[in-house]
Amino acid sequence: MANTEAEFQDTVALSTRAVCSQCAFGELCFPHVLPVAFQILFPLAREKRIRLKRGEFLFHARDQQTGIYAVKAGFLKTCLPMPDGQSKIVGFLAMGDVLGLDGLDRRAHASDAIAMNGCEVCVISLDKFEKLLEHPVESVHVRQLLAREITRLGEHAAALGTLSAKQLVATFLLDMSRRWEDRGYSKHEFMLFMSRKEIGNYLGLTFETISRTLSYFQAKQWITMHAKNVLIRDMSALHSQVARASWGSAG
Amino acid sequence: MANTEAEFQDTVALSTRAVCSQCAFGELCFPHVLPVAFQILFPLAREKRIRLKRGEFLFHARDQQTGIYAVKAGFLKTCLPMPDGQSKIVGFLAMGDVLGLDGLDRRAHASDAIAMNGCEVCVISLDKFEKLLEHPVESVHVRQLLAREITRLGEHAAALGTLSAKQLVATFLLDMSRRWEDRGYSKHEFMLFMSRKEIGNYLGLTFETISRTLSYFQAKQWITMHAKNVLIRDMSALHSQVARASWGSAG
DNA sequence: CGGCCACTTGAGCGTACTCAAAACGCGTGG
DNA sequence: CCACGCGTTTTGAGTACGCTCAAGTGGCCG
Repeated sequence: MANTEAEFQDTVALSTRAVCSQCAFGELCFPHVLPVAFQILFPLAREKRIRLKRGEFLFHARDQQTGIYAVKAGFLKTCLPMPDGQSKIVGFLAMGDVLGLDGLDRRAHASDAIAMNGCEVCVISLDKFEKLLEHPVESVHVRQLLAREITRLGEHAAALGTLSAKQLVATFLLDMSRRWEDRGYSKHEFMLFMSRKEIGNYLGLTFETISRTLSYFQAKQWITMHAKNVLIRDMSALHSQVARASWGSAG
Repeated sequence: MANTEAEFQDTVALSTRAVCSQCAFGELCFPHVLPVAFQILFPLAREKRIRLKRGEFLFHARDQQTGIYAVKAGFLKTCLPMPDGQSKIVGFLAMGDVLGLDGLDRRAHASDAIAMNGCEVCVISLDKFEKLLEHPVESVHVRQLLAREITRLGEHAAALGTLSAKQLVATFLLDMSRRWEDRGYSKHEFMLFMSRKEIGNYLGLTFETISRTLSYFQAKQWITMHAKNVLIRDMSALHSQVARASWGSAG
């Protein structure tokens, strides 16, 4: 079990190769499955990487879009600026996740993308991206990425408007668990790569409520927490916590 | 001012032609701007329409996707089934809006689409749609539609997790206002085509809270309501209601 | 060691929910 | 035409969940 962030980062670094095979960019990074005409493009796409330090912006909302990105290593968050000047987290990104697709509408990003620690991000510039899209296979792939993001955000909105604090936090833990599992890690034992404050912002709750709820789950023996490390002891209890009846029908 | 739903529907019917020019399908319904090779496709797309009665489903969640749709007349809602069996409204659709794009990921719809009154929906079958996407112009158009939906859902999620009841209802009214304005109607005087219960479901509030909040806005002289008809008397007051400071920063 | 930040935990409060009753609109049928 | 029934909306009173404010702990780094 990774007990410190440094140790955890080592683990991540060691498994970078494995991560690539499950990266959402998929064949974008594996030229051999692409039509010959496009094999020229990808070495460039693979070369271009951006390194970010904690707190640095990959892009700002309203920036002109210059490319799309996939997380190679590290963690990022996407934030939407709110009318009151605050900013609201709408997504956490880990290795293999894709960013910047929301900019395809107006050619300008709708959100900020901020590194939560040291990050390495793969870039495909917009002109390369557009050439890429002339090919049906990649075009379908990109549409799937877009559609998946629509589904994810729809479910997130539905959750925020429907579920109680306990349900939201349980959902969040299960979601993190699944994401680690998808990447080949344990679904029972993993690290939350964000602060309580950030979880709260993401779930529409205060960090005190996050803290209290995690303590509650721990008191129930459903999880064990040490700082940011989670051990899920009773997955089904968390699931049944989510499925609890709540208000609001479609009318 | 439209005082009854029947009267309102007449208004809608009369302006169908105007609506088409602002339809999100855009050039899909206007073959003359398309490459010659595709002019064959669109007469078919234009022919195929579906008529729905109030309460009928255009498609169910988990249905295999057979096409994409644009609303020609009438109103629909998209609902996401929740784990507890309830269902949560994630979008209201009026003429010119597009549905079914969330299915492009798994080739199965993620949500239910339900007619809220008599509807007419334009259909493009999936195979025609895919042929269409071989063309760059239409392909870009579809990606823009997808990206716009991502932006919309992100903003909706952010609102649900951040704003108070008054802020949410004010935002909702302004959003409806803008949507009517985009379609060439008055932004000050329009009809809510959904019940208080449905607004509440959409905003993550109870219908009592919706009712109370609308009464509050009316007491403040910001709006006047008669049944489902809204008259906005002080747009800027609603705007400033939204911009009010609220909790939650990105940490 | 001291300062800082993230986190935990407690006590009190406020917003929005719950339950309830009554008014209203609308379609149906006598 | 009015009576009736049903669903929607309004409004009220009480409650509860999650926020606010606050104090205290623990870990990390200079």
